[in-house]
Amino acid sequence: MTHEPDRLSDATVLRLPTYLRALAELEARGVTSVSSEELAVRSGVNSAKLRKDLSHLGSYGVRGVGYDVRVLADEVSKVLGLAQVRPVVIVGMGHLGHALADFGGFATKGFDVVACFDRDPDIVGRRIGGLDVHSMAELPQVLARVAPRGDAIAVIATPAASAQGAADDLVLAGVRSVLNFAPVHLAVPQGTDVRKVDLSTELQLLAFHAMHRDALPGGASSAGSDLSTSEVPS
Amino acid sequence: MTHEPDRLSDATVLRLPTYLRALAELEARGVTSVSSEELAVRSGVNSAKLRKDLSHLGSYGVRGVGYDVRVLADEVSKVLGLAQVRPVVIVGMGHLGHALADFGGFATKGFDVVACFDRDPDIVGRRIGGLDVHSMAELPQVLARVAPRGDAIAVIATPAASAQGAADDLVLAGVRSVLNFAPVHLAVPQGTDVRKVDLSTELQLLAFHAMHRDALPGGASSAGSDLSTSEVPS
DNA sequence: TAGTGTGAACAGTTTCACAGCG
DNA sequence: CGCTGTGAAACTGTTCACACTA
Repeated sequence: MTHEPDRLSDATVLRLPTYLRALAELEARGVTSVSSEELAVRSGVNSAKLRKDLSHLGSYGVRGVGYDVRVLADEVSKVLGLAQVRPVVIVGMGHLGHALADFGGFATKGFDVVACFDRDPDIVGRRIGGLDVHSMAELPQVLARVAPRGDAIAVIATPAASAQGAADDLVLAGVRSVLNFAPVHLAVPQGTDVRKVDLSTELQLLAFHAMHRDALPGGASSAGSDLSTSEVPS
Repeated sequence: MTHEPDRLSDATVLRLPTYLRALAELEARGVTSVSSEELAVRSGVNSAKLRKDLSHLGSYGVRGVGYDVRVLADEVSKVLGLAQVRPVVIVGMGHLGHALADFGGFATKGFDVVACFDRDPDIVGRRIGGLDVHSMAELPQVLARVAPRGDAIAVIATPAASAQGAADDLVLAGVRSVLNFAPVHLAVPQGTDVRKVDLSTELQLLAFHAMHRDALPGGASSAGSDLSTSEVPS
């Protein structure tokens, strides 16, 4: 159908989820067409970059008009591999794990939390977010049942001290995609993909930027991720 | 004392917190000296990059020996602006806000959670993580009291629909550093620094990498953030 | 001699500016 | 005419390889 895109750059892939969210908002509001300029503002990037990113997926825009919201959203979803729902398991049912299990936002985004685990016997057996909490010993069996295709994504929400052990167990059980909320660098075998989300790191980056903003009043601030000036009209 | 460093690149600053954590671990273990190679492995980067990053801070290593752990940790902390403790306020006391308020890990890292807020009258007045939950109306007064120097960092942990409103209130109250957990792009005035942490985005990136790993069995995986092969000896 | 610090080559990313199309 | 798609230029970041020094 559409020409197979040449491999997408890391930088481009990193921005696709942001575009997808902006598109979903527009679609929910009944907007059917959008220009690169408007979509760029809503996504917090400049329009040339957005156009170049999208051009790597193929030619989905109409010159002089813009992009069809529905068509583009579908295409980005497809490229990101969201065509079918992926199972997610959570390890570590403290406050954070609890928050993640209860959060309904995944379902709409192509993910489904299908199991959760904890090491603490006091927590094992409870019901959280509609799921039974399993012991770590049950991990291989439960995983084989809820994600028989071996495509589960694991979220590590344990304390720092338990995270490497949890990662080892997960890898042993065949998991190859891990989202790590514990503030440690995980060592995993090649072929396993780890992404890290770390609160302290984010705060430290904000502190750094704040310091330089105050020290150098002349310059505008420059954020690591998001920065925007204009209010978005409803 | 040390020559004032030329401006650090964004990419370098982004890695400093990671180095700092690795250094803190080593220091806690009583290690006093470390080579660029070992510190690099523990941080998940290659040693040339690490040396170049550190060289931008000044010359803190000893040729033929390595870096003094204590000295380097202090220097990195200083550069990141962690010399004095920064106040943090949390807006949105759902499960996530609750988790953040209870998490003690900040204190050791130069941050102190000093107040929390929620819009819901059922939650206002409760005590969470040793703090009273305030209403949003109290934001300006409370902020002036707990962060009189105007250097507070705000964490937004509200649902997506309330996040922009919360951001507006915070900006009005003088906050200029925001960590946003809500899955929306916030519009803020220039001079305000927003960093975004988004679960769905992270899962989508993992899904993308997983799809390409399975489709192209030849290549090694390449993660957006972390990837490592070797176990770190204790 | 072991390991830092760094210029120089390389790779990747962003921005510019405009041709070309609906 | 307006807006996409895209080469080419500018910039930023990474890797290499080795001079240099404690």
